[in-house]
Amino acid sequence: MTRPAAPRRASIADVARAAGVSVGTVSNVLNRPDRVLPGTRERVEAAIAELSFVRNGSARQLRAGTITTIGAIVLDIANPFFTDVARGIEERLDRDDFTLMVASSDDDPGREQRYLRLFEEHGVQGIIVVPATDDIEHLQAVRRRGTGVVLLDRPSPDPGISSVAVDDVRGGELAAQHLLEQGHTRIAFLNGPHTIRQCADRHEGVVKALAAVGLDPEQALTEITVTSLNAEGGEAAIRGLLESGDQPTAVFCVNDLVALGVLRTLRTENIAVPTDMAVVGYDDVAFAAELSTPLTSVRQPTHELGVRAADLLLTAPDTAEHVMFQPTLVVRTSSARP
Amino acid sequence: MTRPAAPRRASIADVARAAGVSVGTVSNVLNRPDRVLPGTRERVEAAIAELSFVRNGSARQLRAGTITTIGAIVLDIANPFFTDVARGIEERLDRDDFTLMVASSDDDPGREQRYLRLFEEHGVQGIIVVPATDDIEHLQAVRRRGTGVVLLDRPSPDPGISSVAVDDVRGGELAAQHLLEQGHTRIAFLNGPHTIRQCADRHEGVVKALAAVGLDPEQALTEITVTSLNAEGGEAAIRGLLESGDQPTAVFCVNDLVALGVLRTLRTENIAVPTDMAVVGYDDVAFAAELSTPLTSVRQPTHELGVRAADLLLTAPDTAEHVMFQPTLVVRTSSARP
DNA sequence: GCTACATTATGAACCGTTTCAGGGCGGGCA
DNA sequence: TGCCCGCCCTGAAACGGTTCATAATGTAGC
Repeated sequence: MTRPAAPRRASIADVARAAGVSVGTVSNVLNRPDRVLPGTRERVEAAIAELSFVRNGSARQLRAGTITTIGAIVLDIANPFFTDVARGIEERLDRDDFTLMVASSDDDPGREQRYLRLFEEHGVQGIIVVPATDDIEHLQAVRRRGTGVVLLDRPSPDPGISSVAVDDVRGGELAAQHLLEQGHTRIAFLNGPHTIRQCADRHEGVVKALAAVGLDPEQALTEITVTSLNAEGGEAAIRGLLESGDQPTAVFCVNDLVALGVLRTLRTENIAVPTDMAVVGYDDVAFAAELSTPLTSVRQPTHELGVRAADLLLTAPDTAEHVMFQPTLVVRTSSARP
Repeated sequence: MTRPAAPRRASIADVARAAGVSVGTVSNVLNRPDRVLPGTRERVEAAIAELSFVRNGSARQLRAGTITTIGAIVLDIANPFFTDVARGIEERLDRDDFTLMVASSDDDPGREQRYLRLFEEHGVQGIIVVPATDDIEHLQAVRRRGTGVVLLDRPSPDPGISSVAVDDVRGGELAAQHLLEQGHTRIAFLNGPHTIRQCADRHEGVVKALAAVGLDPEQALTEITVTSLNAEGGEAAIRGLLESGDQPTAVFCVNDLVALGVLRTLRTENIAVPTDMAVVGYDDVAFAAELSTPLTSVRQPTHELGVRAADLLLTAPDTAEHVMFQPTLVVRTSSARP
């Protein structure tokens, strides 16, 4: 089945010719139908249907300048945390008849740049981005050129750029404090690379909690870097840890997907949770409470995060605001005292 | 912090003026740098940096015509099934340096249309769509106008439109067969509306399995329509069922999120799974195996689905192909014989 | 020294819209 | 009757790039 030799899409001029009117009139039918006599309008509409005319968005935008779309760049589209945030964004945008385009950078600064450029070149009203690196120079540049930018899930180091984040230092602290209270003194932290700010912050929080009770992080904490922040990554990391012979009594995971991989592995290795090993996750995703060992997790207000980020872009595109939400700890079986 | 009175973004003409060359030369630096003398190129590049010039994507596309982006419209961006598919699409596109934009229709035909138009007007190379309705007239129209269309997760009723799907009739049949083999003769099916083809098909499969063992669907099957296909929807549906007094011994859920809601509710209501009630889900998402009662589920090759859909768009945009994958049943505790 | 040709830069045409000044026309009012 | 006004419609300019025929310049060959 070959395409019928793509005969160039019909343009407004074709429609005008077919309807026996001028291009201006066709444009009016499209944009201000009330300014056109019903009879004329019908003829134009018939021609549009006849030629199956579709507006050329590029030309339209080139001339008109505006577009009611905003873009979001997240780290991993398969992570429930980000998709929950995306739902929040969508919900808010819907109220203003804006549309959302989501792209996933996969932690790759190159991909982030590519999508950033794509969005900017196409003139979106604003971009909500979870930066893949600590360096936001390129984001500041985008902002300077006039496109709205909101940093998501990470406090802005630049007061001129808005951000909507959750206190990750506090999140790390909450988790560690809790584990310490349960009597653990040897904790493994399956964390992402510190180039991701959230990871660095959570680590800082953990260290803070240890210091508060007089523990030396060098002794009490083993940090393991998980390369892919999903179940497979968690599985690989915990296996590495088990094989190393280093045996902490608790594992704190940088997100619930990683924790899922850990739980899965511990079960196949017959290591009982929480008796032999306590586990704490992060994000409190929907399924955390329903796991074979219900997972203790740090909850973030994901939906709110998205709503707020979209709100900043829509209502105050020229103002920079910094919103910081507080995480809470949801304690479940996976970290009960042995 | 007000924006510095948005002084109109620099255009290629501004760059040309600043560099003392013609617009054609600037365009060449941008697109065929090898055709420009190194000295000239450097001057132009300096001017670009100086003015922080960003190409206007609309103008570029208007004239040049092509764009290496494809769009995907899924039913629910928060459903792991769709995001797993999206990862597959991304992976394939990456190989050809294409970019993916994802939008979520939320089961709403109006939103689907909106995004479809947005994508088409902006001239994407192709659109991968999970149709929200049975009527694909509007998709056929898009295809006729020359944009590639691939139906995802739903066999194409039109041989001219490609599709990549999983046999949903078979999926429903597998689940029902299994429950029948476990001795259940009263089954509840928490299904989505039949306007969603997948739901209608799975229902057909269930009926087929019942008929094969001589059971009357009128007697053996209670179908309940879940309005939102997530954990909350599942929770509401199963509560409704429990209150109705109608007591089947098994529940088949249209996806794992719904099943999650069901498991959660049954636990709070102290109904033991699988002893008092067997549960089967659909999609076999990552966490299905790790739930408090590991969930029996119908597995679909999500990643492959995405890769294949993208592949069709990239390698044979003018050919229609119909790919049908087969689902498999993964049996776990939630449906063990009482 | 002249021609032929390669290399680099130019500038205008063009893509398909929106927008806006202006033209034709009929009706209301003095 | 003449004038003004409002309503519809027209046609061309403008948006910001890419592309291509052409010009200008340098280089090689005879």
